[in-house]
Amino acid sequence: MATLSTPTLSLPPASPTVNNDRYFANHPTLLVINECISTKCLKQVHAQMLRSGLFFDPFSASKLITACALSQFSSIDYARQIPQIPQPNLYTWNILIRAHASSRDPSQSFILFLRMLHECEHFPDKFTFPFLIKAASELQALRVGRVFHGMAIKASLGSDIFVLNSLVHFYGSCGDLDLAYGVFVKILQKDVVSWNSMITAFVQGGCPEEALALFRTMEKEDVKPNDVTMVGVLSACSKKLDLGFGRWVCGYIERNDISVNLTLSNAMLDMYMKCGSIEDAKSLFDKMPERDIFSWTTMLDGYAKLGEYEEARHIFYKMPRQDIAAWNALISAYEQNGKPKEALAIFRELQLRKDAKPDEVTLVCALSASAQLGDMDLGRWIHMYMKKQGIKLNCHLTTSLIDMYAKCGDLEKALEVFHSAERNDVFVWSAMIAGLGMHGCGGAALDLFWKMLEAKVKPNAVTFTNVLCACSHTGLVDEGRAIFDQMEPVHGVVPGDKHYACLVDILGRSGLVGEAVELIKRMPILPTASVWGALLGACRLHGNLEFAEHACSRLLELEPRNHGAYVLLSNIYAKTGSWDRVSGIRKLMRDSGLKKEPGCSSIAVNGIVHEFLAGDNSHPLSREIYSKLDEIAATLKSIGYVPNKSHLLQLVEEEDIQEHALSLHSEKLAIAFGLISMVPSQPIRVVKNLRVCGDCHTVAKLISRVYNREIFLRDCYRFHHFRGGHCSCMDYW
DNA sequence: GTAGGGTTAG
Repeated sequence: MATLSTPTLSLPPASPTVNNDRYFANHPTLLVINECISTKCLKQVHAQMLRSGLFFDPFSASKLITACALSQFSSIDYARQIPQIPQPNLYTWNILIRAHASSRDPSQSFILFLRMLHECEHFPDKFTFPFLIKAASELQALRVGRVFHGMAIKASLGSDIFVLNSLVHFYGSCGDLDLAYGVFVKILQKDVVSWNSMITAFVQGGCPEEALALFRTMEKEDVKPNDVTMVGVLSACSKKLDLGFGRWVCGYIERNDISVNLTLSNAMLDMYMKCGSIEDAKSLFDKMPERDIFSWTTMLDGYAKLGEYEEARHIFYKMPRQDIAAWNALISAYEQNGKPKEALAIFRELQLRKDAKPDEVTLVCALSASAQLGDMDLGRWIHMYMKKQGIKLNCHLTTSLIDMYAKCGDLEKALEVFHSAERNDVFVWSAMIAGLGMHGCGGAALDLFWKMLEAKVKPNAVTFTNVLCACSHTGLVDEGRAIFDQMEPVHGVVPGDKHYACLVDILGRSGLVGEAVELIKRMPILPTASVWGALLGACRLHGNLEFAEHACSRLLELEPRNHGAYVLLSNIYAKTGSWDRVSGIRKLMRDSGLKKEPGCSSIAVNGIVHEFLAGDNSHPLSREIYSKLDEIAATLKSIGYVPNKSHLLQLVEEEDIQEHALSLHSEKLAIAFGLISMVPSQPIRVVKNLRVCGDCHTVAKLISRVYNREIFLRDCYRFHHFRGGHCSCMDYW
């Protein structure tokens, strides 16, 4: 380690200027700067420089500040406290702008730039702009960056390759691929960095196909790719889940003698893992001469996402340090694999640790897990935690908060978050549209969609799925059809299978089964299981046997073990009185060992999530719950309620068909538990994994009136908000 | 004496 035992400096008699650089550059104190490994060390150097007067030389002072700003141990806060360098020249300004551009607060670069314009007569040069544009990229500050772009052109730097490449990267990181590509195609003499910047922009902008196409063009134009190119290309393979091409790329790297550094090895690891080849990843990992935190996290994430939790945890404990990315990899894997309880258990474990602190990604995952469970208390707690910690809402967090509040049943709060957000991107708008849709506010969802277009936010495939879903939940047939027809010609979004499924659902549900069938026939892509499923659902609703059999056999070709398809078909036969066929299907299901996914409802009371299966009596308060159910049955009977047994057939197994089957449905148990364990002012919030059955729907409506309780019931498809004997779905579901 | 592009977690 460097020490400060250097002799006190004696300054030359004249005031130091940059002309003496060589003198200072060779000076021991300045050499010591690069050896510093802590803020304390830099502070000592600073003190020494003040004592010696060396700090008053602009070059030396900027060396110190650069070291502070760029150092691993991040003492940019200290750098900012350092008083202004006397008489900085253009070089010094550039260095300072650069230092801040890659710091935690890149906006300081802009402030320095403004000061530079005021305080020195120099105009920014070809070095200044790449640094400024870099800061704008870090902040995704599209408007500021565009101003720099304009200024660079005015300064006759509009064709400088460094400025142009920075701009390609900048527009790409702002997510505006059109602008990035616009700059890229105008670069007359593209170098490898130009190509790399554009390939990376495509990959990160979610267009791996375009990235790979560009790589091929690059090859055709005889530009030799380097390691950075290959990182981008491998990343595109990961996104496409194309193991075959990924393996080809690894061979290409070898054949073309592209130097394989740690970053490139990590990109290979990531490709193997994302494409599902644990063996290739493991053998590469074992062979790697050097590994960093990325290598470990990539392996950890790969195992966890593929459901190999034991191996993932093994790596987690084995890796040199568990940073927040490692925790996030575990939490997100559980959350994305539909294991929200496990995700939250790790989140709680993390909170007890001092060596890692939840960040935005952690909170996004934790919010999403709360949303899956419908655990509003936890969701609210996380929201409070964010406020207390002073964590600013970014678009990811805003989206997750809206999603959480909507899925936990508090649409008002979701709207509040939406309206108070500083900046809303396409995901935030889409989440709010989805929220309104699932609560049966189709009209409001459409209004929001029009507002989004007015705000010049470009809708994507997810937006359209959500808009069409909203139409389906509210029966907005004409609107849904019109929006679907505009998707490609007006908005440039090619309808995918989900959009077709939504439109089939909209048409079929409203009774236009024939039109839905015509739509499927006209589809330019092969109809998927969700498309046939939507048609089958419509046939069930309208007892349309003609198309039901066809839809069912197509669906079962694609998903031979789709239990719901058999049940739906048997329901249709039951509805039309074809009991022979019903028992035929039941037999087929028994013989093939197909089991229905058990119905499960959960309710969070005082921070504890209680789960109920159909006919469950494992709850400690089971006796009380069942006696409450008896009381409910008697009360409802006294006001003329008759159980609707046709719903028995909906998704109930044969053996469930008995007198009490209806009162044993999991959602009824959860609601009864809510009634006995929560104060009357608290709404009852229940989450069910399947669709709510018709009888339970009727019962919930009556309970909301007779017991004067608000009930929020979320099924796997949408929300039912029961109040005063009515449901928000207006019985259209 | 300063430049531009890259890998993990949403």
